[in-house]
Amino acid sequence: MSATIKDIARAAGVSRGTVDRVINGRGGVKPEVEQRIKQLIVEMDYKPNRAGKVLAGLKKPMKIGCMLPAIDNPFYSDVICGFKQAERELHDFGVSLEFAQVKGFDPAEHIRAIKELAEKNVSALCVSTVDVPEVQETLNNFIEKGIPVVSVNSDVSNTNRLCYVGCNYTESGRAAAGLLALIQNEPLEALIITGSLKMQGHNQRIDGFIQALKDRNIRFHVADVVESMDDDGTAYTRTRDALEKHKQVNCVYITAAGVAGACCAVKELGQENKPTVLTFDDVPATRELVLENVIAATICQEPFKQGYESVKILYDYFVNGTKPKKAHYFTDTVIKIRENIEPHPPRRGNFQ
Amino acid sequence: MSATIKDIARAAGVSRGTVDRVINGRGGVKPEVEQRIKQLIVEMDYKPNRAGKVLAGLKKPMKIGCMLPAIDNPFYSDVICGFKQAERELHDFGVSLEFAQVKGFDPAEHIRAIKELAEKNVSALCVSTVDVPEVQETLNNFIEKGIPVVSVNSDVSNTNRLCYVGCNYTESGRAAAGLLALIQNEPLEALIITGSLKMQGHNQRIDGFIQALKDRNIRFHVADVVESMDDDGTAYTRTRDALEKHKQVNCVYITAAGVAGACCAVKELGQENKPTVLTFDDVPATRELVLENVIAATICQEPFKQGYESVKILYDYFVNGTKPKKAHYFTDTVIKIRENIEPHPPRRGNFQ
DNA sequence: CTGAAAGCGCTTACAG
DNA sequence: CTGAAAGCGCTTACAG
Repeated sequence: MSATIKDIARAAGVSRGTVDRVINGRGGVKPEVEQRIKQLIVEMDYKPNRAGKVLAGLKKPMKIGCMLPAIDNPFYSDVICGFKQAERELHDFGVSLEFAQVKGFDPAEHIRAIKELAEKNVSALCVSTVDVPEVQETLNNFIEKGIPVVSVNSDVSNTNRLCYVGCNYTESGRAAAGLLALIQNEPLEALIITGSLKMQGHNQRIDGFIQALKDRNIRFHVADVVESMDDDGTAYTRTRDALEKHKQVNCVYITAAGVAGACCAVKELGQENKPTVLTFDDVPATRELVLENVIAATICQEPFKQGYESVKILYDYFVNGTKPKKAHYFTDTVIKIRENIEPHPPRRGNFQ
Repeated sequence: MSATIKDIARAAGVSRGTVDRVINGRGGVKPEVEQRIKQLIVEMDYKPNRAGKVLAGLKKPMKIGCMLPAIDNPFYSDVICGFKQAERELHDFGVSLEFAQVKGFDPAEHIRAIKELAEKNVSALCVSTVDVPEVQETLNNFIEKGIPVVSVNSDVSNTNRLCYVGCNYTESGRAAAGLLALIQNEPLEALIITGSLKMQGHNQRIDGFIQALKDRNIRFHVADVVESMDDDGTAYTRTRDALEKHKQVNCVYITAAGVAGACCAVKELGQENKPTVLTFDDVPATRELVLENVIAATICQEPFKQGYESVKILYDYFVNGTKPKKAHYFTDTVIKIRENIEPHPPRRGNFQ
């Protein structure tokens, strides 16, 4: 084992308390003494032992607040599993989670939920929210008060959030295009069903898609881009109308929710005109459609890991003061087809 | 926080040492007292705190031995990264790793390496070895002496190993078939290049492949199955000869190593006769060929995670005595194409 | 500005 | 069969 505080204290001829003050910059140490200790820390290659810190830290437990638009949105259930797994693993280290779940993407509602969490004395925040000025301001207020924030699945700009943990939307769009290039013969006539043209992630999935088709020199044409508003009903009617209008469509690219609705319209085309359908994520409805061979493949984003790692990152920051090395922690772009999609409810833990 | 040993001791009117004896079954406690304590443990819902255990455990550090046929085998480099990441994370908890790397799959050599590790007083073993009686016996000897064993990437039968961590070979073969069904028009005329017909994993990849084609009702025919002996030279000549003999081949399925050799023969066919090539894993040579569009997709198995999780599982067993809940911990079957394959050296950490 | 003491939860000799 | 004490490495009041 490496040197401990005790070793440094003995070598410096001071008490452990004094060494602790220097290590943690608590101040109130005579400059000469501080210098001597600092030098010894380097010479003896002192590294604080996490096990010791953890035990001492048990006296002041850590509560992490998680705000998610998870109500009626099955995508988040794996993210929540990830949060809970991290909570289980860190429970003995004094960590607990406090959830605030909302429905939809109304900024005012999100701000209300975030403030509600803050009132419960959380020491850190995990949020999956909308990127608008009011929300940015709210978050920055808490950050200034010393409450670190991690954005999950959807980033928030103009903030000092610790980091973003989530999908690489552009790459996932590129992967969809690459896969389509392998599956569907040229020329491609694509119908794009997006969630909302206001959502940055959805747009990045379209941009990445088109860019990758170009990179592969694929002959393609976008017949139409329609918005589903992440709603199955809207997705159904708009997809049906678009397919009616553009008979030559041979691939349907669905960047967001509304998958079941859009696929319902696709199914009405019958077998002979069946286009290649690509989607994102593997909520139960999507999984079903992959197993039915309606969807050729769905591009996933490790939602479990998004929840799990955000908590771990915040805990590390809290205990060791280590800032994440990157501003963006992208989870992998995972291609799932009939043969490697989980037909069952998602695993609880990483592996458990 | 939950109840602690101190709480139980106070409630039972005994010392903490006595409670500890009961909890850990160290014996030497009067039956009535033991009963009373056991009951209190249940009533007060006592759960041992891992942070406490870890700190106390620092006095007896844990060394884990890792035996791998990693020499000249690039596949293992990510597995080793996983081992090392786990070692870094557990260093402060008293864990260190001891490696024994060998070249190839000679049982005698593997046994020698395993015994060499054992002499260095390891408290647990991670091994990726061959499934033959001599090796099984060697491992069982150590297991009987109380040294837990985890098999990584390749399982060993007839042993009391804690668990297997690695690829689900059948599923990965199925995924290859599913992908092929999406990419290549029927009827499929497949050339299978396998590593060795003696390797269980390779055979499972063939079985899964064929089974999944049948499940999808794909018209297919296997033109030939040839062994590469995991060697590029052999792979090249045998693939070349097979392609020469079976002109109608439109897909080449490579279950193991020898990818560069086999692809060299495929490239000689020229663009117009280009078959769909599917491989496994993403060692640098394979990655290159995916980026060159010679390989359509490569099915990977999270080697990093295999290394990382095996160490974590052994550590958990050592500290908390928790046996893994499953005998097989399968890593995910990961489909990589040009757009989502990492062109750079693999990440160091999970996320770091 | 500094030290001595107590504590986080669990384990380990040691004494009786 | 049981208890009292010391210790793992770090932190936190408190006293001076």
